[in-house]
Amino acid sequence: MKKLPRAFFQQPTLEVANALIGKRLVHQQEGDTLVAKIVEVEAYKGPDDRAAHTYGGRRTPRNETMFGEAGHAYVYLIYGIHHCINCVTVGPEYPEGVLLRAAEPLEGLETMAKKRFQRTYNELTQSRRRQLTNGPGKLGQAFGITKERYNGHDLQSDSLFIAEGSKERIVVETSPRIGIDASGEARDYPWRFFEKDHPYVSKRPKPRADG
DNA sequence: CCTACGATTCACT
DNA sequence: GTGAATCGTAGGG
Repeated sequence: MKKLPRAFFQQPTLEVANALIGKRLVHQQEGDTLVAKIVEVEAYKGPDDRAAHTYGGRRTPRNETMFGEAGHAYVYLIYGIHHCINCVTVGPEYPEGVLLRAAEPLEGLETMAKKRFQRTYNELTQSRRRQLTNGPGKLGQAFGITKERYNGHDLQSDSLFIAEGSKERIVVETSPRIGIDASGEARDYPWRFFEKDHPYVSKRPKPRADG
């Protein structure tokens, strides 16, 4: 499993987001290895992106990681419940990143099933298997990623990193991002990237009247 | 100190 | 499709 070098994350955020589709998210702890193929992400670009936590250069204890070196994990808690995983991009003082929104489980299915549903993988219905990791909060829960443990974590480490995928050809589509309707024109930016027709993609773009 | 709310998910209709 | 859950964060007094 070839770990992506820091230089990968130091490219422009939209390029990193597009290139992350098909890569592998890897989490290793206590002798257990979890691997999933990334199938959906969203790019968040610093000061000019109203939908970003770092809009206007806003710098707080929560988003401090975004202002650091590329190739680190920015993990935050949303709705008091869900932990969302981002990869910091570009470089120091350019607070941009890519939110990992959905992935296809490849290895460690039993652990994921246990963390999500307290069941064995075999006990899960087809629907529940898809719900293991088809959303940012679900992915965080299935992988056991918490902000307490992984916010600011270097993705060059052995416990949590991104690895190359297979050589398969992947068709990447884009759409506006999910859940940011109140962000002015930024809501229309096509900064969500996902694999075409992949069953683990979270949802279709929200249709709008003027669309 | 106090209040409002979110890069979501789930149960329910 | 609708609404509740749930609490850390951010921002204002």
